[in-house]
Amino acid sequence: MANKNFDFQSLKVKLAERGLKVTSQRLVIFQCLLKYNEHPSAEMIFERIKDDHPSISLATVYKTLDTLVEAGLAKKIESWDALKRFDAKTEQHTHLFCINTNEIIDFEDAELSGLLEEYFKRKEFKNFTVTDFQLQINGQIGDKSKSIKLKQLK
Amino acid sequence: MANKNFDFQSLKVKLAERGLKVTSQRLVIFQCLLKYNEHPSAEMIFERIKDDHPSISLATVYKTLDTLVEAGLAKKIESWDALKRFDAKTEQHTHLFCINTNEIIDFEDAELSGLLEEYFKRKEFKNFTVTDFQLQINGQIGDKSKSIKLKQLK
DNA sequence: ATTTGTGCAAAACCTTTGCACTGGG
DNA sequence: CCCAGTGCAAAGGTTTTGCACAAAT
Repeated sequence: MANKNFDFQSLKVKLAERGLKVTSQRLVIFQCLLKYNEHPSAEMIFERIKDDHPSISLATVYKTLDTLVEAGLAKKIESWDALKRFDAKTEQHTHLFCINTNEIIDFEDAELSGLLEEYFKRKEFKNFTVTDFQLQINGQIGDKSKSIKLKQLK
Repeated sequence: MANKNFDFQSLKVKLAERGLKVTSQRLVIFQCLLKYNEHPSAEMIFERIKDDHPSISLATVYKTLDTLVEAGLAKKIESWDALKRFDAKTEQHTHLFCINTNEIIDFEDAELSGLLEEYFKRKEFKNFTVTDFQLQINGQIGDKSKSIKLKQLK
């Protein structure tokens, strides 16, 4: 298991390639992210590593994860945004999410619904019972020319 | 517009049907949720109503929205959970989300990818430029018999 | 009258930030 | 050496909670 592409040696290389300083904290955090691919939060990683590395602080975990994301070595699993948002429409439907304005727009398309329904009807998941699903389509309202990317809220 | 199924009268009925007391706060908040279907956060609703109803507190908005969700009159647009979570796998893929354990599991299926890719290639969105999308499949690990629904975290 | 809902303020929670210190290049 | 990275503690922002008061059935 040592050489499964996330031994320290190859991680060092990856960090260095991106011009990032190689620190023991980054190696530990990066390896933890790769090794248990449980899609952890910063907190979860902190819990995992703190026994073996009691000196690493939670703030460093946060900072390091952001650094890895910036370097393209990890990805944030984006939810709509931090706020929990509500919908009075209780039936299953797809949402368009505008990355500029944070608007959420209902989207219904018989073809898409049909496609997915049919897929889920046919598909067997081993050891997983599906209750529902959500499809979020990200993009921007309007056309490609106005590509300013604000990160506003509210 | 007064009678578009979210006038106070029909909202009163809906609340009463669920055994909820009809209060002016609930009517205002519920109507706001329906009227501007912008998929708001609690904060957004509060902003919208506070000028006309300065006495309604933010805490009430939170509580009322939760009440509506419990009663099945609204839905939380669930993100994975409140925490921002990370993934070392940077390519597009689908996630299975276990509603019992909050685990996130990678899911790849050539058929599904093909289906969606083909759909997006073919589909024209009017006034919306798609950058990417995410499919989250909710359910529980294991089978239907162990249907305990914890809301744990960490 | 009783029970449920509301408003306030405080607490809890998660995440970010400022700054002095440390350590890698 | 120098600058980027780290740790601490404090601040920031969002959501939840406890409790006394108000309102609905």
